[in-house]
Amino acid sequence: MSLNHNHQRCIDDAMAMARHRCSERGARLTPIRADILKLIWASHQPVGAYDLLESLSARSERRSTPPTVYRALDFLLEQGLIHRIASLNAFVGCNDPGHGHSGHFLICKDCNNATELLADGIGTAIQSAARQQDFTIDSQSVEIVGRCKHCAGQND
Amino acid sequence: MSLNHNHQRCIDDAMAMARHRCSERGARLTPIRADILKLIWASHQPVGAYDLLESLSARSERRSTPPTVYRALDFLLEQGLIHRIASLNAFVGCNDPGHGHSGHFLICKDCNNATELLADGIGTAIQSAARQQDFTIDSQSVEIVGRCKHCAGQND
DNA sequence: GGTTTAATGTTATAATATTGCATTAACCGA
DNA sequence: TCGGTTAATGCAATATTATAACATTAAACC
Repeated sequence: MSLNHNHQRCIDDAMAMARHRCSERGARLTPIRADILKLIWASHQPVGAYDLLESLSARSERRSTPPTVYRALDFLLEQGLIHRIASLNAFVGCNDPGHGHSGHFLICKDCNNATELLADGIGTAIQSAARQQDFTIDSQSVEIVGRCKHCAGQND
Repeated sequence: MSLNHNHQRCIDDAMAMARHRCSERGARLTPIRADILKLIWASHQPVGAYDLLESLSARSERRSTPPTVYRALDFLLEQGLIHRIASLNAFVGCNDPGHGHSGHFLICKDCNNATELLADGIGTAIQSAARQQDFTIDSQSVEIVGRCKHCAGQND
């Protein structure tokens, strides 16, 4: 990422959306939770829980512990504000909480950016395949690993 | 699973396929690797590495250690004989090594069976979405969690 | 204000996975 | 078939990710 996009805008938008969504649902975006969300949105690269733990400990004088982070993560997942990338054991902000909340990602193995796919085609294909087997979907995760446009451009 | 399917046949087929594929590729399906593969094929439910470790230790007198299991798993993954289900930290046999090796699964949260989807629609949709963003795919993982036909029939 | 519930702090530990190095087994050319 | 080379396994330690259990503090609400 970093090219032709103002990332502060991403962060601001995400935080505004999060505040709105939480107030709407009567959920409390406490300081810790907001901190974790901000740290996740610091980039478009999925971040591990223990990295968040380090950053969180760095920004407040008090040393945080794993449960603090995991509880905040659980909350953010419940509210649909972040996604967990299972193949990386890492977390990334959700661009569009609410919108079906699909969780389909392109993950670049070079720059590590995880781009959420908002195209409907994949979800539709999955639903139709599942229906053919009378399978009722709870959640779907699609994690596509490869190389993004930008990194493919680099010589390697 | 277990209903209307002879599972011994699954195991035998899988082992035969594995032997064939390995000899074809000049890879060695050693006793440990074959044992692990057999243990994975003992059911259609993804199995964790430490469960495999237990079973392996049980069947030979000698107590095995994690690297033994993980090395065998790495080998089997490389040969395309098994899949890793990231959302479960578990491993399951591949029905059709060779065939694009997609790794698309329906995972029933009740019976835990993981059924590989061999329909092409999903892969095609993913490829087209990736192409639109000039993303080059290395590997794709699709993990759909929900309830299978059989378990939906049960009252719960 | 006092009660209830939600959130956080704290310690310990579980579950999953890897590193590094020693040893043994298989392969392969002479 | 011997000896050298590579691949596979044994083994001990440790890294990484995640959770359990219980105490304490803060917020919400009447």
